[in-house]
Amino acid sequence: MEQVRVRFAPSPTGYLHIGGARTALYNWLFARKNNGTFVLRIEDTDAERSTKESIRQILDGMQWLGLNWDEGPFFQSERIETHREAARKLLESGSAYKCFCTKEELDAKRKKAQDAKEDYKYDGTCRKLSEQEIKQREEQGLPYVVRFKTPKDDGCVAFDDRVYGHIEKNHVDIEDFVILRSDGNPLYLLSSAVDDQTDRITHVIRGQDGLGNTPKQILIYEALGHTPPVFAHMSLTLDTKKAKISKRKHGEVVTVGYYKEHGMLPWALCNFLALLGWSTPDDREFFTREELIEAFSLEGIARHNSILNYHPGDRKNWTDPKAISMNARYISMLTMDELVPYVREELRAQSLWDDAYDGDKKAWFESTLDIIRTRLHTIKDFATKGRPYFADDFDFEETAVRKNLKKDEKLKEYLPALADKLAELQTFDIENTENVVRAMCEDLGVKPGLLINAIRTAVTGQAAGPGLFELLIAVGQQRAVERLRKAVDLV
RNA sequence: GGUCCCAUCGUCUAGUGGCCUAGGACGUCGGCCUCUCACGCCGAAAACGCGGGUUCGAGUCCCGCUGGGACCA
Repeated sequence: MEQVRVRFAPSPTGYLHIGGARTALYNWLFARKNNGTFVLRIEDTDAERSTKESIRQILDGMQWLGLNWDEGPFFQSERIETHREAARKLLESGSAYKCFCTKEELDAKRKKAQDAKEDYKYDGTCRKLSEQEIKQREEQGLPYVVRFKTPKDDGCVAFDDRVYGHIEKNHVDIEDFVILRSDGNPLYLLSSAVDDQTDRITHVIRGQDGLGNTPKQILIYEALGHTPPVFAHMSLTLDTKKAKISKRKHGEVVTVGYYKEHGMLPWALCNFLALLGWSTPDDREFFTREELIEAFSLEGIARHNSILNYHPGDRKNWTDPKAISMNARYISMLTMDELVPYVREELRAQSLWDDAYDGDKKAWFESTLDIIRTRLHTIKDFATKGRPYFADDFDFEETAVRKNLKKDEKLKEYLPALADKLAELQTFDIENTENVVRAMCEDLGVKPGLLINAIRTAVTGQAAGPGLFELLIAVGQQRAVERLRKAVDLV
């Protein structure tokens, strides 16, 4: 069996798009599954729109996602000469011809066809030119494009798409398409086919928008004497109105960077993206890298497009709720060794990091993460909702203060008294703190909830959080006592 | 306009003629747990676009329609 070689070939005209990331992911998975080679090729022939910044964004995005490539990045712009050479070969072998028709002539013919409500296809005027006539025009210095000579018989181009199955396209429905512009620049169709030959690509896994071009590319392959690769077209990702998602229309939510900034774990994004248009018969949803590589197959790719369930303006959901939910699950499920690096990076960025968290305070740090993680959705949350555990300058939620501190004036007396009792504890552990609080409730004849909720808000500024006694241990005796005394002002 | 592709709960999907009184997940709602919130657990509402065939039997096969998408122009 031939070595599998696949590629991801983005145009560097913007940010790494989540649709592009999904294409890259499927290619990567297929390569890894088959011990193949994953090639990265930057299709930067549109010099006007291609930018260095964009290339950097794409490479960064792929690295962040963990989609490592084996060869490249290659740059299409450096291979234009090979594309021109291919056009020359096609010309020589009679598979292509020079077309001298002017834009005006073509426009007129098109308009005429449209007016007559007929389908317009290039009529092959220049295909019939004799060598004499061609020479004549060349001597006059007339500009020309190069067109591919599509077979004019009742046959068809057929191929077996690994996702869409057997596909046939009649020769008569394929016009003599342009492969080289009059300025000598190759068209995408030619460039990408030639590059795929150069890179010895065996499987082209790309968006369904490439399906229509495939017959033409197969024709190019064959005319150049190459065996076409296997094709697998994947469904597209659309918005809730079934339009293709784009940065222009939807903003940052379509970029990979946005997910990083919002505290998404890279693998959670991959896992989510993998499931957007791919599934296994057993309906499995969570996969480790190794498991996903093992489970992946081209045949599991959906034929229908899928929708990113994102509603702009939804304050609660900054992206598809399923993606957020998966991320939350990952945050809860990961081992500490897997989770800590992400939290460390975030806390560092927010100046909440203490190097002792990797040393003396490691045990404390990890157990603290462990008690707060089940209610956090993103890595960002460790620095926001988790702030009271790592710093003393946290905010008090207004609703929490109203609900838990201003609830009963007597808390003005209860809280300092509690602080005193907690301060006296020799061993500040769950059992002792709980005994102190509950005993005091009994003495005072108040419901435990009154004190417990008040303490939580006094110590963290929040109304919700971990069970109070583990929370107190995490915050620590001294800080807890200080915060309780300070909170009297808020009652 | 031409060519091609697609169509199951709001969303992601399972389903390849009988196991489907259509299953799972997210979201939504209700309950349990409980010091709050979350996790977890239990439960509810929620889908085969429409019309014809084929068949003893169709979500599953065929045709048409409708709808959506892509490519080319």
